[in-house]
Amino acid sequence: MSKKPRVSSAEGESEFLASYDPTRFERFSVAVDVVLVAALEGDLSTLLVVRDEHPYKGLHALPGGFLKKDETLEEAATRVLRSKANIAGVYLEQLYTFGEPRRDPRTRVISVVYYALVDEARFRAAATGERPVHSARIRVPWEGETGGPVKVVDEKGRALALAFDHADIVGMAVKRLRGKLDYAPVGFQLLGETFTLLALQRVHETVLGRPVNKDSFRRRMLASGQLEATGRSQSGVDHRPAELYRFARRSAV
Amino acid sequence: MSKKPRVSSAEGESEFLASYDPTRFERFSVAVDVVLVAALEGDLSTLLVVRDEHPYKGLHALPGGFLKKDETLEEAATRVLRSKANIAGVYLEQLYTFGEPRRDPRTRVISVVYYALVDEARFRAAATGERPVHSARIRVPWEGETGGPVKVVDEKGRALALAFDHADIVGMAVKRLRGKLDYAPVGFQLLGETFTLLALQRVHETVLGRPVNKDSFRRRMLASGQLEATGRSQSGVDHRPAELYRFARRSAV
DNA sequence: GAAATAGTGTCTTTAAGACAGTATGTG
DNA sequence: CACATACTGTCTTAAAGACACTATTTC
Repeated sequence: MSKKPRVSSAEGESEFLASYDPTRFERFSVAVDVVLVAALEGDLSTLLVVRDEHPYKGLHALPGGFLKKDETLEEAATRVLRSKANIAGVYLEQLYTFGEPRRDPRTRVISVVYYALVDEARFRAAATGERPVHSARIRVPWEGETGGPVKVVDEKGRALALAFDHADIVGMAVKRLRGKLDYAPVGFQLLGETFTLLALQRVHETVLGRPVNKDSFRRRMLASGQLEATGRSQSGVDHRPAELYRFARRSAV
Repeated sequence: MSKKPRVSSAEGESEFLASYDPTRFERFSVAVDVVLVAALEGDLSTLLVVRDEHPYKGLHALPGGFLKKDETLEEAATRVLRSKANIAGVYLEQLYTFGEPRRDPRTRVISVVYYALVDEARFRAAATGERPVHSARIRVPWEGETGGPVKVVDEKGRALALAFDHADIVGMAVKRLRGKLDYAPVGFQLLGETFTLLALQRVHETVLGRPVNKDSFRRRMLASGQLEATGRSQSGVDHRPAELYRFARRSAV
């Protein structure tokens, strides 16, 4: 009836698929790396592992692993986080895919990177197991959302050398985080169940790398409808205790 | 001297690399797809090709191709755009990587997607060659930055079926575009060399899918420092002609 | 001169920033 | 009571939105 191409994937498709040769095109190693981020004492921190194999043996690297045959990218990221940092149940988001031909000296590796945000308690728990994982403080040598690689130092302030292009990767995670801060619940994910407004402000300042105005920050947060007062207050501080809030999961609108 | 692991990738690394077996881990097909976006008569549009091979033979798909051994991801995107749409010299940005195990029935394919923005003239030129490429209008069934798949229709308003997960991919491109609109030069890239303020406003409205306030839009744009008056005016319109502006490449600050 | 959009000037509303002043806990 | 931070109220400033009015072109 019509000379237009049929919207049909029927005829011949099953035969085509049965005889398809997957090696017809070049195939590549695909890795998944995870930037696990927390806010610690005014610094953004991330979790690193020490490489015990070549290449870059002895240097620090993001936890990562090769993608397996039947898992999704996000499942791979979840697996990496669980096996290397014993962390589960966190919100993961895809960051970027790195694929420079010589970024890995072994062979061409395409690395799909995810990032996750956790509160300080969970981060410290992950960093203090017997696993060879370490907490590293991120030093951002640029302002705003300029972007670029970052430096990392250990808890004693000593510079750590990062394997592969991982300094660029962490830099991109910081850039993304800064960009999402004012329209996504980034701050809440970096805090525990309940928190004071000042704690939330400090987390924002840590992410942004600059101070924010206290008055308008409070007003903006309280007006956003994302905060829910718990009725309880801080205790054990040497000044008037602040109200504790929790993140209001977008309930009624 | 020290018991700490050496920051050394020296001893044994060259031997390790020489004997490294790249097939030690699963390898995957890696594809690069490109969402070429333009603003046409109030609709966002994208360029599609008709698949002449299984799978999804006869359906519309984003221009794409398999990554080659020694090219970067961005080079692959550039190559796809040149070979399938005869478009070169446009700004490309990585969008997202799609890797669901069964998204391609042939074999597991990890697809790194880029998007590019072009003005109407270049888009029409690309869509009207002899190549089997088609202009498709994007219909966004959600508001703001909600996200989700989109529908596409041809120039006569008929719905087009998209191959693979390409409806999700185009949806993500729209979402990203909306998010970047107020802090990146998205609007300028969708226009030609010079343009009126109303044209720029219409492009913003097309991307956002909603009207914007004319007064504050003008003020904001003129105050942004990104616009440069040309001193020339529109011609051939049946009303008072407007001043033509051009995008001020961030010169002196 | 009618029609249509360009462009200017001003008023109102809203959010951000600044800051004074009061509140409430610990030592 | 000193100190430290929490919280409230108000003033100023800047940006967004609304709208009236004038300008300039084609038909």
